[in-house]
Amino acid sequence: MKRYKKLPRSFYARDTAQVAQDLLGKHLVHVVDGVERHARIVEAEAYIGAHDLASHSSKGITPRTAIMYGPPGFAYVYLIYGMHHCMNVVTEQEGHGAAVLLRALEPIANVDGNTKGPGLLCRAMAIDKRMNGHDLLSEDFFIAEPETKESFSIVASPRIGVAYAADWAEAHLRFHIEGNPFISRK
DNA sequence: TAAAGGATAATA
DNA sequence: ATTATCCTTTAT
Repeated sequence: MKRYKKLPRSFYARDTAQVAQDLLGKHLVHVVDGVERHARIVEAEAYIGAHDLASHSSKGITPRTAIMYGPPGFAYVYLIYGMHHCMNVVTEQEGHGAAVLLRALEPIANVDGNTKGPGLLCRAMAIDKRMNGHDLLSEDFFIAEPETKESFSIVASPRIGVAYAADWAEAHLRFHIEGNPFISRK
């Protein structure tokens, strides 16, 4: 078992769009039955709070979204369209209701199957709603700094699947690593 | 392009 | 209790 440089709580307690960009290139690690699943984040979207109509938190605090209003650095996992899971990371201070949705990963170790898209990514990483509310500073599920520093360009674009969000549908709150082959869409 | 599928939240 | 809605994927 290697040592990882986990991102500190303070990393998440910042501007959501900033966190989304900074998460690109970071490594997501999930340990299941002693198997360390390891992947690089290549695409993410920001959901910046109750005023963002595309965010679940725009409907206020409900049993489902309560975790988004909690302290930063926790996982928010929910079931979408009855068949797939999506994983978010809670950002900013408690009570803000913001999170970053992980949309695509690049497999590094012990990851099978497609990771191009939020539903597939969760399946490949064995993430399901049991992980909802899990602390990302825990031992078996966390995000870490890459071992080697790398440089890449970040591209901003409108978010996916949020056409119902009126004015917010066009906001450039989706970020991905330019030229990476594991992006869910172009 | 449209159906699928389950949970959630609003309505009653 | 019933219904509309959904940050997607897969199959027609």
